[in-house]
Amino acid sequence: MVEELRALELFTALDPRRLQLVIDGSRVVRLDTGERLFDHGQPARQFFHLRTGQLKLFRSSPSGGEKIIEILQPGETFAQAVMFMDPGDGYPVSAEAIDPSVLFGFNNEVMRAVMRESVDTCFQLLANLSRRLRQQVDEIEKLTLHPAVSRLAGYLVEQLPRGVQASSGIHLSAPKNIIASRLGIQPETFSRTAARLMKDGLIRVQGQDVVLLDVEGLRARAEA
Amino acid sequence: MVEELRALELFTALDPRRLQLVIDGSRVVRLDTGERLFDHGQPARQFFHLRTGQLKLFRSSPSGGEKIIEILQPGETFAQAVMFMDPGDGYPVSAEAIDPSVLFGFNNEVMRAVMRESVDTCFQLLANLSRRLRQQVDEIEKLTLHPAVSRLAGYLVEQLPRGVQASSGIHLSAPKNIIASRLGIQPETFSRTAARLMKDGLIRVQGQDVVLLDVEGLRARAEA
DNA sequence: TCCCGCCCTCGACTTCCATCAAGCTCCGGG
DNA sequence: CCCGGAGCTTGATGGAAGTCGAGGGCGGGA
Repeated sequence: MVEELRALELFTALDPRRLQLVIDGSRVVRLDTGERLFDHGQPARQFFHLRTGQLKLFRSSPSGGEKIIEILQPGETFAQAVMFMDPGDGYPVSAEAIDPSVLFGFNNEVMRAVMRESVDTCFQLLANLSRRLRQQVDEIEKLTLHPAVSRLAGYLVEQLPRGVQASSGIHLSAPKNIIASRLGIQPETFSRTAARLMKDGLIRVQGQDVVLLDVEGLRARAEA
Repeated sequence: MVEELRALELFTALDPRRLQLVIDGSRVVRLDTGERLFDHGQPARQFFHLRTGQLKLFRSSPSGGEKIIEILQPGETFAQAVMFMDPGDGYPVSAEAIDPSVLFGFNNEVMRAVMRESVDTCFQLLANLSRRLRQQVDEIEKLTLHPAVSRLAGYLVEQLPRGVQASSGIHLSAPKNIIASRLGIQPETFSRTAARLMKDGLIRVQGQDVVLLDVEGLRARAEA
């Protein structure tokens, strides 16, 4: 298990002693489907690493709406940024399991103390946050400048494993209504939009399996 | 001038020698209205501090659309995150003066080198990026979950100087079409939406001057 | 001073997407 | 085995915002 944690990108620059401190301050968390890990606004004392299962990070509006900010897969680390936020702010989103999940929770105080003695780790996290900042800008651009079809088409090609082309199949990592919310559309719109892409011969859909028949065509749709 | 730079939040934790290194690696940039500072995707060698004038950070879509990500005011520092991005990525947005402007440009390499020897400065930047990450999430929530009226109402109350209430006046810091793009709407929609808020007795508009007649009412609209 | 161009506003029309409503399939539990 | 619910699809309708077109005001430059 220590092996597994040592491999985390955020920890690569930590010497064994400091890594041990962080691990000593950690705990294992198990969640059933639908269980909340934390709520938007709740005081943030820990950040997390998802070992198995699946989580959604989301915002809810008073009017009952819900926007999924991110769907987390095993191996991902999240909520690291809260370590450096104004303590009064709390978590910026809510987190809920959409599958039975196992996570590690790490103590923010301990991690901060350790980072104070490891500039390399600071740089590591700085790089991570920068990347995510750019992704958020991408997100904002897509939401404001691109219609639903483009967003869906773009999402599908993004799901392709690195460097694959030709007609290749992917497996949706979550139910369609979840992905819809991630894309900022209603489930009905997702369905209709996918139907249109099918009719145009760009994809074929079978449950959670999607075959991308024309990757270039999809890329073109994503830009429009 | 050194005085002015020493006061930057990002530099507060730097000792005089290191600060001098950063300043030696800096240059002054002057821009006329409409001039580009950098383009989306362009290799990023510098980050900037706006001294006077006004800039917009934005994304353009192939179809001619443009979304303003941020409107920068004098005193703001920006593009710090690019120091830690994959060098292949370049600036995540374009920057253009919307008023004649004077800026300082700082060398990324120098700053990185200096930060390697100042954990406090790392922490400073970490806190800054975290805050902006949260702001971006706020942004995404508003764009997807709130209609145009709410976004405009919310924007107006945000413009109120800290801790002012009652019917108070603000001055729009940019032309309305710029603010519209910042809010993710068309100028026409901005105009109509403002007209509705006027008709409902919540604001009064006179050119770039806006009187908030009912701050609580506006806040309520912002949530809806 | 006058004129031109930019910014803003307003009306008419269109488009995209949300909403409402119904029926479907698949699956797990009684 | 049947029932019931969750997730998905499809159709009909409505509403919010975008687009197009035109006109007006204001400020800067000739």
